[in-house]
Amino acid sequence: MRSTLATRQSSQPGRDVPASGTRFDRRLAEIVTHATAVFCEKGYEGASMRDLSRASGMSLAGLYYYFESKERLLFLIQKHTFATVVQRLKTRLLGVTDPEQKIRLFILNHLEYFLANPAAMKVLTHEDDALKNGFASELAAIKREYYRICVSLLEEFKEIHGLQFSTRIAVLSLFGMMNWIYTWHNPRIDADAERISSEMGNIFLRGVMNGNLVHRAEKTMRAVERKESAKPEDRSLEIKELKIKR
Amino acid sequence: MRSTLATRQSSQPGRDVPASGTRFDRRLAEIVTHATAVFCEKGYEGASMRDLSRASGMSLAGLYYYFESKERLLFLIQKHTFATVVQRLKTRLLGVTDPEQKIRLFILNHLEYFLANPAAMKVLTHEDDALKNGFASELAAIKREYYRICVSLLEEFKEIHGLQFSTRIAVLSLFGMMNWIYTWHNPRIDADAERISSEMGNIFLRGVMNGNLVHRAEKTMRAVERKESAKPEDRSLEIKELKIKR
DNA sequence: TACTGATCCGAACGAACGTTCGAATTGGAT
DNA sequence: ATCCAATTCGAACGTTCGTTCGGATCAGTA
Repeated sequence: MRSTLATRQSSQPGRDVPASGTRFDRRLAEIVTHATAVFCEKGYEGASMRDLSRASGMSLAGLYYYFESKERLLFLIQKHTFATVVQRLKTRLLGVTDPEQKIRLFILNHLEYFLANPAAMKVLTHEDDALKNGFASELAAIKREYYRICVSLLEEFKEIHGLQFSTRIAVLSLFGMMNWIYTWHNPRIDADAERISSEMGNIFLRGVMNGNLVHRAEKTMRAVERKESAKPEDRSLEIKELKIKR
Repeated sequence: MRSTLATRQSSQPGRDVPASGTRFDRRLAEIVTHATAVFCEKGYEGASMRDLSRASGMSLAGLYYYFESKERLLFLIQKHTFATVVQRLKTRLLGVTDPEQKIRLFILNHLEYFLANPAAMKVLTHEDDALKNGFASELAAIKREYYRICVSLLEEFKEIHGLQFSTRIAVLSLFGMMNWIYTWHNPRIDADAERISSEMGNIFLRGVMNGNLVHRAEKTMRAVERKESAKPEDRSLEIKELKIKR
């Protein structure tokens, strides 16, 4: 069904990784840029091909000369964005040896790209599970690699300082801190990437060190629970007050 | 256009907050539960009214007896979920005076509800900006109240310990840690809410304390930057290697 | 049993969806 | 100026979308 179009595109004479771009590549890049903005604003499902057509100034049919489906377009955006982030990270990590600085660099690299390319990064993080099957698994592979890098950096840090905590929860908490930024960052109000990276780095790194600055957590937690002895059973999703009022 | 249906619904004889539920309320709650699962799996835009019909075992037209539009259904789900979280938090906070424990309780309350109602909480956090105008602003009000509570808890903690950091970044980082959990938590693998709350609480609270366990961050950060003296300009979204290969 | 409002549904509406096709237009090499 | 491939488009395809409407069915009361 879509094989014919795929053939038409692969008839491009370029190499596998054209350095700067044929006419085809440049035009595709333009479309991808506009599409990224539209996906960012309306979401993948909420954005129609006609929206993309309008935004990019190209006819509806014309778009299909550059990609074979809406889903593949999303894939192109996500893969390129993610691959770029990972590639930049790897390069920059080569210049650092201190474990703490490696983690700080990881955060800085992530947030710098996030704030420099907010639309692309929102589409990457928000439309996380929008792709199916083959598309999804190829992206999952990149994501896993990125995750593993962070895990290994943190475990190095952990070993050197003789720390004890769940690496998984820590890493995923860090990703949460960083990725959530697309929901709140306002370039007119909030600090720049370097400053935010520094603050998040402080929270995360100090947080992960085993200090005795804070009282034992678990014990007091249970004390709180005891106070709620007659805790009503949590009836999950039951709605009690859905009266329509208007 | 939708006023007639609204009238039909408001003709329910119940009080503004019917304690346990008329027949109408119970049936609506069932539908909401099924709809939550569908919205969770396919996303708000990706889920069709026919999907909701199939999942709830009610005819397509029958659904409109209970709510006047798909958007209003999403609103009902989000509002009820969020209001419940806030209400439970307020009640539980009454039993705690220690500033640190208040923050730990905030985290515990959030994550407990999140892991007990993963579908509803995913819909609440993931479909954050799916609603328009009136619906959006009413939810924004609840969100703002929740945010403010967390800010005030943290500022109390900050003052008592004489700390210095950006409250805004800290609170939003905490929300990121907590809300991101819907993307990774696996009940068969990961710990329960109490355990995860404890770990996140440790990271956040230690992280927010001004220790000198970690070397000065900003200075080394600039050192990293100097190493990348010939940093290539970041051409935003430009695509360099979008060659289609298959 | 007959009545009445609450509840439910089959069928359809127009609009919008992703995608396709053949023809028109363009751009660069000859 | 001519030609061929690369690029673009108008128009339409069949499908699915959210929503509506009038009538059927149900449950509770008299």
